Amino acid sequence: MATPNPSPVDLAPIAANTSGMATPAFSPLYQQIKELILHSLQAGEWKPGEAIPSEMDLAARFRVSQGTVRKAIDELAAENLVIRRQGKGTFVATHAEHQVQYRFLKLVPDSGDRDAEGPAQRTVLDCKRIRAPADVARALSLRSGDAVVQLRRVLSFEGVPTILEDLWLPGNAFKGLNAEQVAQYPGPTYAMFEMEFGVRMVRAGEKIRAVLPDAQQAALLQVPPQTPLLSVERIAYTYNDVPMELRRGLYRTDTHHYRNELN
Amino acid sequence: MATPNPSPVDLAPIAANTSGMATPAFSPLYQQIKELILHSLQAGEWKPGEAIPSEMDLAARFRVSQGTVRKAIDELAAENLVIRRQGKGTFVATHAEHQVQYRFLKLVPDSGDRDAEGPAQRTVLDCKRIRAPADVARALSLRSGDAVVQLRRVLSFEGVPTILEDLWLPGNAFKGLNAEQVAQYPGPTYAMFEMEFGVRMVRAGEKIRAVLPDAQQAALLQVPPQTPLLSVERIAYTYNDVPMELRRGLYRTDTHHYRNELN
DNA sequence: CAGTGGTCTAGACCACACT
DNA sequence: GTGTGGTCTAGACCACTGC
Repeated sequence: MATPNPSPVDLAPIAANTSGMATPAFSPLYQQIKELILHSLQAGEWKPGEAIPSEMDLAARFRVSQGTVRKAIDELAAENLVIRRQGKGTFVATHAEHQVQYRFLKLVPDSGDRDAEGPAQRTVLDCKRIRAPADVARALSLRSGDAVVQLRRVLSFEGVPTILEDLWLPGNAFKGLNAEQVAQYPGPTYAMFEMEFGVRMVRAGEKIRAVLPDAQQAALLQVPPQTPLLSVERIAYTYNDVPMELRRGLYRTDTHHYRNELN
Repeated sequence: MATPNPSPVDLAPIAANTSGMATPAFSPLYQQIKELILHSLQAGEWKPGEAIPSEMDLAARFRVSQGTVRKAIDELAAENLVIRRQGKGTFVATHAEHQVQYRFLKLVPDSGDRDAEGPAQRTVLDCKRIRAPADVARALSLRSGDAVVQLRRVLSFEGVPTILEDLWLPGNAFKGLNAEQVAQYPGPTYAMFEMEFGVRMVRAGEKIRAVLPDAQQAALLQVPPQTPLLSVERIAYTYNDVPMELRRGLYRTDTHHYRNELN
């Protein structure tokens, strides 16, 4: 645009190197734009599921070309933070979509077809506020003794208890979370976290081991003692790599397996 | 370029829709270019580790703009088929690089630092040509009874046997593979496959379960019977999604764990 | 039809590596 | 300096969606 006067809302991006100085941290324009969009996402300027402004609008807002905005959004889309839909717009990603359901769950039935087995039944065994043990506090970047919500549940597929998991969530961000909410919410638990608590999990990391269950665990999963199980410890993060959930799961692998793609 | 006469070597890309017909399979230009480059990679026009022609050269060769070639190469780079190095060129990816060593191995020491423990010691227990059992044949898209190379080995870290794995490779592509080669080759086994047999593994999929070892397996890994282990079945693919390796591994998870990132 | 994201081009300039 | 990939722009046109 050659319009001589500036757009309304506007943060002028930092110009690329014009000085002859050494450049300790050069950052391309599109990366700066990406950060700005990221901040808006984080601040909740657009809600999960909503459309963000069009590329043209954003280009005008940030006073850059459409191509630069495009490259910024490309990266956000690659990180699953937004979803592009040709002809419609670009939307804030959400866990409340059939397409991305079970986004972080890699356990699939041996048949390979997760849709065939239908949704999981959730049985909440326990949900209480406690002081964070040292290991949980460390995983969630809290101080030992800070309040956390601890939750234990069993997930069953076609009536067969398959996953036993314990969740820990920062007490501050999840005030008022209760067992009924977890059990009754229609849709993924992560979708409930978005809707009810405004917490969007963006990425996660898992540590996997093979273990034997103790007597209680074996009983809850209705397997004989000495049945080897997959131990999956997951830490899920919101924006800015802030850990917001620790999850320790025991997976039965007699009818299901953990599926991973390597690229 | 506005040069009026065509470049030497040349496949003219198919023009985008000019007819008014319905378009059953529209493919953007950069996808077509990507396919052309892919075919050259597959045909071995450029060897692993070598530089492919510059973007300008490829643009001239295919009679498209640099931007279109760029987008094609971007995707190839995202799939780890080539590696871009600013100021130097774009190189055919290879398993024989420190940066991408153990590209498909997700088992890491609990310390988290794989470099700290040094390279794995490989003990080859067995290496022979056999007729493919039904399950192996199916995994490798062979006919039951076709020749395959079967290989059993133990990987130890800091003297501790940690991985016991069986490999099956199509007999046709791996003629002459022997135990010494596998044991002695300096560098990843996948690098040897590239160098000695011209087989480049491009992606893989894994199925993971928790299991108990039989007596022999427990002895080879020097663990008590009843020690739960990770069972990792991997199928590795070359270009065009052709399966070229079946690998069944047993991983000890007392000192190591399987690390996975979810995005 | 207008508006959105998707493709393609041509040209300018920057950052980096080698020589 | 020359050549490489990396960034940025401006503009044209295509494909898809919904009014």
